[in-house]
Amino acid sequence: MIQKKSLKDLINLSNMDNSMTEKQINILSSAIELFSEKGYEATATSEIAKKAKVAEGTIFRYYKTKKDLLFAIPIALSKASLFEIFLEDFNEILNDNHDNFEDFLRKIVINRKKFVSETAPILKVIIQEIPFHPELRSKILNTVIFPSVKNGTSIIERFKAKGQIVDMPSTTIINLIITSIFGYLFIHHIALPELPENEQDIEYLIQYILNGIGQNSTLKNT
Amino acid sequence: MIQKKSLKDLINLSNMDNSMTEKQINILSSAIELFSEKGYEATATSEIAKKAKVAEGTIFRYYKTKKDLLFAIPIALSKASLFEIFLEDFNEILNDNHDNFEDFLRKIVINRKKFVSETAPILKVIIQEIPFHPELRSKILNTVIFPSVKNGTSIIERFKAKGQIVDMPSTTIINLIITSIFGYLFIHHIALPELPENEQDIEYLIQYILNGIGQNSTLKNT
Amino acid sequence: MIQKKSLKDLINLSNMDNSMTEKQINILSSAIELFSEKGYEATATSEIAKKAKVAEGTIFRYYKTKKDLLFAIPIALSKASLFEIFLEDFNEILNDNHDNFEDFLRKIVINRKKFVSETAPILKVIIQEIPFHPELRSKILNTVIFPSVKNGTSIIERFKAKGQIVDMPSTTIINLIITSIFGYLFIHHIALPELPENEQDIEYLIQYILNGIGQNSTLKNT
Amino acid sequence: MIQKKSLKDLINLSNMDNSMTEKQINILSSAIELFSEKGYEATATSEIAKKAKVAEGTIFRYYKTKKDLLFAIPIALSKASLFEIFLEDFNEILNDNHDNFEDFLRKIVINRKKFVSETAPILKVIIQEIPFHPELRSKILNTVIFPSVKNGTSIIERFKAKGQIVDMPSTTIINLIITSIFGYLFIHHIALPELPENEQDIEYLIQYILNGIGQNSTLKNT
DNA sequence: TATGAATGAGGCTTCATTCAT
DNA sequence: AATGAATGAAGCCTCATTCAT
Repeated sequence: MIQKKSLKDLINLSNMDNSMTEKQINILSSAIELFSEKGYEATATSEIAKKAKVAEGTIFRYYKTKKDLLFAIPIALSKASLFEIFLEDFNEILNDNHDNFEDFLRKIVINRKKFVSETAPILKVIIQEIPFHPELRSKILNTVIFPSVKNGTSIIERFKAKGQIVDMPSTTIINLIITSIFGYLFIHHIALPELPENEQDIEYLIQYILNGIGQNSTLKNT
Repeated sequence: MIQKKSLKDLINLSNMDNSMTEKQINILSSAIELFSEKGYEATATSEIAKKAKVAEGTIFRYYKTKKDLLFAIPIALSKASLFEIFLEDFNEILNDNHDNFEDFLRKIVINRKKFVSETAPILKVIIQEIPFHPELRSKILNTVIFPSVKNGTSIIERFKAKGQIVDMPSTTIINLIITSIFGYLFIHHIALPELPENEQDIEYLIQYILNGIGQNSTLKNT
Repeated sequence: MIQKKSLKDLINLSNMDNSMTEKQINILSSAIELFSEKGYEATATSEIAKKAKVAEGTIFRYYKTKKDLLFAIPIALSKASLFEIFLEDFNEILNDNHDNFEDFLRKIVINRKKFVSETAPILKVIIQEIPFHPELRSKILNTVIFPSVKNGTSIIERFKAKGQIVDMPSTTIINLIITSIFGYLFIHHIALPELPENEQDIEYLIQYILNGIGQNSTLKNT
Repeated sequence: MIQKKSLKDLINLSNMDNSMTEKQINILSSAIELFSEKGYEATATSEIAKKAKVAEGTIFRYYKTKKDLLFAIPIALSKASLFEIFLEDFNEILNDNHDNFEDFLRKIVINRKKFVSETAPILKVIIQEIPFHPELRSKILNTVIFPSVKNGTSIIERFKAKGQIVDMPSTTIINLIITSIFGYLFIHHIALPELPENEQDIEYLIQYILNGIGQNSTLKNT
């Protein structure tokens, strides 16, 4: 309910070129909301139409099939949130020549937290549907996951060179960090949003990761 | 394909009282396979019947509705694998009065890895459908998650008392550990089973967790 | 209306192996009637269901798609009428070693007249839809037209050898005869069934064809 | 493809009063082409609009409904081709006080052949749709068929009086001739245009008809 | 005059579920 | 107990037609 407005706002971010009419934005955001609540298959196009306050046929003017409507969701996400919310700050973080890994990590966690909490319904739909749509999977892998991992790896190497990070393969480190961050965010913002979140929890997460791969960890002695 | 047989075997574990006929086991295991491949909503009962080599009507003799068939999956899991595979060893692990947290952790990780890889299709279905079926969610939470967390907490406290674990709230620690372990297993065994898994990866995971919460971590200095 | 019964009877002829249930026969004959009245595209499957007194879904148990239902029509025709009504007598006619072309022609015309008048609605559907379904066209050409022409040609050659038929290419003769017979029948039984048909008309048709290709025609002098 | 231009030209013939804009001509000729390829019901107005390069709404400015667009086709035909191509020459033929039935027949056949081959797509649409639109049927019957038959009858009577034609009812004769000519043309130009047409075929057709009803036929002896 | 976005009725088809055998 | 034919509600999608611009 509260998301309704912010979801439309988010989608509007992907509409810099004004290629989407307001009706289309209503359709897309209604679809996201319903898909994330009931699942893609369990949502009828007639429900989407009703929620978006358009005729059912109108949906199909903009999206040839229901599946196309689903596929439009990650596209909007990547056009909007990813490059706006995410990459904007992210590049800043990345370009900042941090001396300190802890500072860097803290910024990343905060940034991801903001990203996940803002795009929760969109992410939920994508995560739900990825296993059943190979096209979707490969698109996400190629446009989001692989580039991010690659980016992350180069940053990790930099800190490794500075002796601030333990000597594990960079990909392994990335996987561990990503798992920790997203595992945490997934549980709190997507899977069990009703779970109470303590202010300090995020700080503990950072400490945990820092210890886990920081150079002053016991691993250095191994 | 390989799972096909072990899936039926697994389900048979939940059939200690022989309350299920072979037909019923076929139905349930066929359903699990198809649900995990195509999703619950996208699977037709007629497909399940065909795969199980029974008539469509027969399904409804055992399970009043399609939803009941879905709900039978976690029940079978909890009757079978959970208390057999999982708790069996788990209790052993738990009752073993380990002096060393690292040994304990390693056993847990190995045990969970075995569990996840053996029950992958079942877990996949449950994870997929949990968000859309509150009844399912609360059942899983109450019978699986909360007891496990509670169990885990008491163990954690023991090691804390021994001074082997960092001073964070026990629930936080449990969450971090669970997230790390399941995040790792989820990625390798459920989400992206095609991803190559290095022998050493599991060892790195253990190290990472150990460092993350071990008492010789920097946190002690904070 | 009168055809309703005879149409079902006709289709039953194609059901020697009892492979069709009564429901299926109702569906097929209802489809033929409606298709011939309103055209294939203009007939809704719901109308067919209503006329056949079955649920709409039942149609699709027997015929996977509406198009399959259309294609079942010539198949039933060829199984039933063609090989029963038509070929039965036709082979008799053909095997009778007629000395007289006129006798032969008269029998053919009578036989075809019976065939066309009995299968009028079926033929109407086929004629209507042939231009829009290449699969249908090639099937009809290969199973009905070409064999018939070939058969006819050999008979024509026999009468030519006996000097009873004018010296034109046999295929041309066949085409002219077929055109005359079917043109006549098409007009009277399919296109304009309301047109009054005189008893003598059929006799005139026979005379016309006889004169047209008979050896005592003027062409012998050319 | 080749017809595309000549179709527009043909329709333009019906536009002596310039009552149709170029857009309208495009719409009508696009409709004819598509109707003849896919059938009336299977053609969407949106396709017509696309082919005619106008907006969907524009079609309905000129033709209130899709059916009106269909009915405009025979009207255009009768305004244009029929009275131009057909009747123009036809009246000439008719007014020529032929002494010889054979000459007359040959002219008719040639004239009809030209007519049919030039207006093939238009005729195809009309023939296809006549059975399903009573309004269309009665219009065609009254404006084309009955006048033609009547015309033909009077000519036939003239040749009968001259003793050049066999003694059958004139209507019967007309039907036989029309059937032969149109049966031939229908097969070669509409139903199976891919069928090879021999130069001599048309000559055989003429001979066939001549023999069929000519006074030197055997019927005189009957 | 022309456009094309929007409509909503209706078409084909699928599918969970029932029930007579 | 088991079957599978039958059902009919509901889903996705198309399309002729309208109407504001």
